[in-house]
Amino acid sequence: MSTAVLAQAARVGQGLRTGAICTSTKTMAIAPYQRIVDDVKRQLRTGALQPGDRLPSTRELARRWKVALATAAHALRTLAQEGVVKAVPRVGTIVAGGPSRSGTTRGSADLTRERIVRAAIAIADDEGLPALSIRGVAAKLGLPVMSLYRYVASKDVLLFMMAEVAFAEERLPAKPPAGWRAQLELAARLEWRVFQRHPWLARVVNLTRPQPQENALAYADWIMRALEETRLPAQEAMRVHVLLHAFVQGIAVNLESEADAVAQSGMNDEEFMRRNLDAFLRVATSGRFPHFEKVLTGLRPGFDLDFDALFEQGLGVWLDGLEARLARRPGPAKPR
Amino acid sequence: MSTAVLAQAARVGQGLRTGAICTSTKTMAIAPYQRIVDDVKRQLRTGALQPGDRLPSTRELARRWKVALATAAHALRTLAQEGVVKAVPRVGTIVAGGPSRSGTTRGSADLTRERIVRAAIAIADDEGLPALSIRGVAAKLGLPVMSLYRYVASKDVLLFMMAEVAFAEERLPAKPPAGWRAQLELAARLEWRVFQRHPWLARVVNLTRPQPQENALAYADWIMRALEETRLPAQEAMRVHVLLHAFVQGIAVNLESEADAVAQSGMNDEEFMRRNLDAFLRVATSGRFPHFEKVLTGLRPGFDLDFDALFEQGLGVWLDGLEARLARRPGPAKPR
DNA sequence: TGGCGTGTGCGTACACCGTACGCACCATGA
DNA sequence: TCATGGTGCGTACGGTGTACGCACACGCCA
Repeated sequence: MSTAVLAQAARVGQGLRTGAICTSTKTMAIAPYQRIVDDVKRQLRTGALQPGDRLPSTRELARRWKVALATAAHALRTLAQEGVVKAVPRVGTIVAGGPSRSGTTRGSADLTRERIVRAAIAIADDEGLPALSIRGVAAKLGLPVMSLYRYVASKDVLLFMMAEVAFAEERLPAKPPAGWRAQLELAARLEWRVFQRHPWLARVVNLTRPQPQENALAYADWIMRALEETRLPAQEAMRVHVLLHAFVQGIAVNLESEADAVAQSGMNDEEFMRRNLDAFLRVATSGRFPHFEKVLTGLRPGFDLDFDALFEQGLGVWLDGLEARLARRPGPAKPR
Repeated sequence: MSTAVLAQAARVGQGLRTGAICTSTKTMAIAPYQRIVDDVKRQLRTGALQPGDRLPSTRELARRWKVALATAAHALRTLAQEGVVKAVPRVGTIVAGGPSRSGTTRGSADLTRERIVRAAIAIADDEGLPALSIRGVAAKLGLPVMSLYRYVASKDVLLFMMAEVAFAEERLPAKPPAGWRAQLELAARLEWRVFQRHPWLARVVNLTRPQPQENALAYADWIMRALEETRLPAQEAMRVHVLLHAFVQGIAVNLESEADAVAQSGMNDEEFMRRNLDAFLRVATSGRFPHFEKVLTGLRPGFDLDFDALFEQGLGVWLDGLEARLARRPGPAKPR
């Protein structure tokens, strides 16, 4: 992952809704700092604020919104990180002109941000997503807890950046293989590999509410290019894309629960393993589910549900189906 | 319905770990009351406790485990609810004999339990899973907060029960339609319908480890019966089952995030909608993703991702693939 | 007929979370 | 010089799940 990605995520990812992912805040409509950010953005859209204009000072904002100084500062900092605004120390913050040229400025801030995201990923990787907390990340890095908020704005944003970084670990090749099927396979396997490495990801991503994730878009772009030769209408292509993604995610989600369970209680607890298996087998073999029972006993003793094989098989089956459907279509839809 | 994981159970047998779902307790190995429950069950297995034996009293347990009285009582009550033990007030608790005949006794306790589960489902349905809290359920029912623990043992158990009740709303018909494909379709649609009604389920299901869910087993049994005519080996049948489930769940997870977002901030918040869409479009149409952009503009203006259509299409494609694969197989695998 | 021991019931409190707030700080420019 | 700008972080609030502490009602035996 390049730090450019991080900057991107930081700039653009702030649009996440607080509470959309994290479990807190059942009634809070919107985070205070976010409200201010939104308002400034609206003023930018309506033209009430022009590039070069000076924003209200931190204290002015705090007074106007009846909010703590730090909260107003947080809002301004967030805006600055997104690049829509430029903080000029000891002078004020002014609206950045045009399409935010500041994307390439590398500072120590970005470095710290990267460390934070990496630490968070490490925690999520080997302790599971529920074990990830801002306080924990801070402790791991030896930083004061609240200082993290100077770099990540909120936990949701942190999760967003984690996803972005994780996906950036795998890169689509510059030169795609021949044929739409091979390209779809490649993309799916790539996504799968990422999910394997970071099981928590399956729960963090959501394709539905389109966050502008750089890598997700690159991925989508790849899929669309692959499908071009099939001449599917736009709507159909989009559906194929979503379905493929849903398939990978569907398996990955199961992968996650496995990883979580393993991570959370060292698995060596024999009692823990036995507890449910016993109950499960007792019910399963109660005679009320004869067909399932038969299959269960028909399994080889050392049967292992290999998620990799499962994934490959499912992918193959699905692409077979798609290929058949395309072949049935009128027009030149050359398979493979 | 994590029958995906049921297969795993055959292999290693995971368990529902307390704390696997709830976000608390990052380091707590296992809940105190659960430890006691486990120990008693182990003694039952090893024969140290025989049917008819008297268990240690609440106070004795509390002393021995260095735990509060109420915690020991909680453990005993949990055991009683599971039917492995019978509480005789003012006398003690004795080990129930044999395969727990008490499954059918309906008491006011079960009634309250049902009310709790229903209230919880109602909350999750229209406020989303993150808004579901024990305190909230208690408030909704006008019950003292801690009194809920007399009926549900823990939030994890509550989630488990919610899933069970939700799935029980849809019933597989007694007489299956003709042909394996129609049967698989029927089962998948049934599961899908449940997920639509209760979007939160998609996330709960895979968190709940392979508990012996009655309905999940019925579902698995149905699938296995449907696949019998295909003469797939046990291992393959299991895989098909898991894959089908993963597919439905994969789409359902996306459905959930949509539902959550809608529930959380009344959607009439124009700013909220604009915020993400604007950022998304700005990046998407930046010229770096030409193929995706082309598809995006090729969509009909009012294009909305219809999850129902998506589901049907994906199901069709996948079953097409499976059918083709079965037809290619040696032996009498009559399709349709 | 006490009092001891039983399970019962619920209010309080703890540990943890995300993060808004309060305040001390420092660098500037008028 | 000092008011005014942003900076940095400790504290505290409102939330969570649930263990703990204590009061209670009853059955048995002295």
